[in-house]
Amino acid sequence: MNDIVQVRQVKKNKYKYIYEELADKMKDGTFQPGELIPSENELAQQYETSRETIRKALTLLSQNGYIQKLRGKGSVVLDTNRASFPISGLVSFKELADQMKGSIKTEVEEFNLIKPPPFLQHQLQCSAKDDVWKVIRTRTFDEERVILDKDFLLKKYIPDLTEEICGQSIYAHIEHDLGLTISFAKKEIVVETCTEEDKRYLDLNGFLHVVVVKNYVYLDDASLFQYTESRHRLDKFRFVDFARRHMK
Amino acid sequence: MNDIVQVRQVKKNKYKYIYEELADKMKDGTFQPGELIPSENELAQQYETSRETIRKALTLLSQNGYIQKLRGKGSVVLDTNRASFPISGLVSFKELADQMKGSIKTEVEEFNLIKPPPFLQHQLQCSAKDDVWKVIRTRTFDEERVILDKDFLLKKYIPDLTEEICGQSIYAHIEHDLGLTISFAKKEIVVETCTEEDKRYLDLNGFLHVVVVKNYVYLDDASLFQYTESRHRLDKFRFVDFARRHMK
DNA sequence: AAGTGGTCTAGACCACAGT
DNA sequence: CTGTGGTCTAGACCACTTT
Repeated sequence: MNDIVQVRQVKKNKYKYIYEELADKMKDGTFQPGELIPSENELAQQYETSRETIRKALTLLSQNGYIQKLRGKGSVVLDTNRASFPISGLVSFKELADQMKGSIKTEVEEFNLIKPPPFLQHQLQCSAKDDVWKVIRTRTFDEERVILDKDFLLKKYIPDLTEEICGQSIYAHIEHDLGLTISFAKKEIVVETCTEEDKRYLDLNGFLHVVVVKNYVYLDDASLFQYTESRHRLDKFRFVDFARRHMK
Repeated sequence: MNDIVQVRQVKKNKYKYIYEELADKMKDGTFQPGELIPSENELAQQYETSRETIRKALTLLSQNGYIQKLRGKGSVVLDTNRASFPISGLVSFKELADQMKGSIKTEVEEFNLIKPPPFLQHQLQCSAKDDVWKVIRTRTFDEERVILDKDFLLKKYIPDLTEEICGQSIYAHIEHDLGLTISFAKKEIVVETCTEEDKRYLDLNGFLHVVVVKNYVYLDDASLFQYTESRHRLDKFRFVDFARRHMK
């Protein structure tokens, strides 16, 4: 059964398959930083496909920081010190934690179904009558609670949520169990003075401020379904990004 | 003469021209958030071009947060509160400042040609013999110096730099005067304890930490030519981003 | 001159929405 | 069923780099 899915994956989305195969070769060192990968024409022959399809794969690699295309020369593998640049775009805490070595624990501190107060109606663009899941979790690194995650999810999109799911990964539930697709997010990073809640739930070590990452998350039909605040102790915050200059 | 350039621009890079025309229509309200823009086939007819070319333009719009494509339905205009989401990707201070209302002043505090100490050789991946421009500037909002920018640029790429250029925009000089193209950057955001330098140059108002944005900037031949640290007073820092979930 | 990536075309078939 | 976006093809011409 799985084989059929595999075959389907290969037949459909040829360019994604090629993208992943080439990305793997950069990650495992088959292609070294500074080297040129085979030309588009060569790749088109190797994969028995058209050049435009190869170009779609290479464009993706370029957008994700794997290669730089050099006109007249070829495509050079970038030195993406992948260890320190795991992130680009959306990343949930669980995905992030999977790539870190220190042991990380997640604790669900609060789990309720609420009616949104005005500020939340604004954040989630919903009405006072919508039901909203409110989830508060702490993230513990090295025995210290350094991140406070406050999630607000619209029940109309996520009907069934349990405390147990929140202890694992909410995103996995949404994408695997519900079959929804998270498509894009608007992110804002600011620094705020600690609240009483921060002091109650975090081991602040005397810090008076937290870095707050506010995330507005959208499904692939462009509906806003989640607002998240991730509150980090100053000294444990780090954000990395690969950014290509698009058009001006 | 300008007309010829214009015509060339239209003839070449048709998809960029279409991208910009459509983006303008969303910015000026011709297309309203929630509306569907004309279908790909319609646009192909309107612009007398092929559908693939239209799709390149729409893909760009999608990547930059202007639209969401809905299979079977069309492309819907996103509510990108553009005022608060001017940024995605690389932005120099000048570009940012242009979009802000408060009066902003730039002061060049230091301007030297130096031999890079070891830590800088590492950051810029250069040797002890390379010449490096060191530029320190403060940014003043509302009579307070709240940002300290430390720029290090390799002289081999930027041979001529003056204090006056630094007072304006270094990027403008690079792209317009030198004809180089800035292509991508790796960005890291962390919080650090204030240094003596921070205290000397900034009006810290008692804050003990600064938000530090470290930027590694590359030209379009993939050469690293600049390392920048932008040090922000906590309460004046803000970073916004639009992020699309690429493939997993 | 030959090879590279960048752009563009005119078609084709598919999966999916709404009718 | 029609119209939508998603994928793919086989070719073409261009600008650029290298030999």
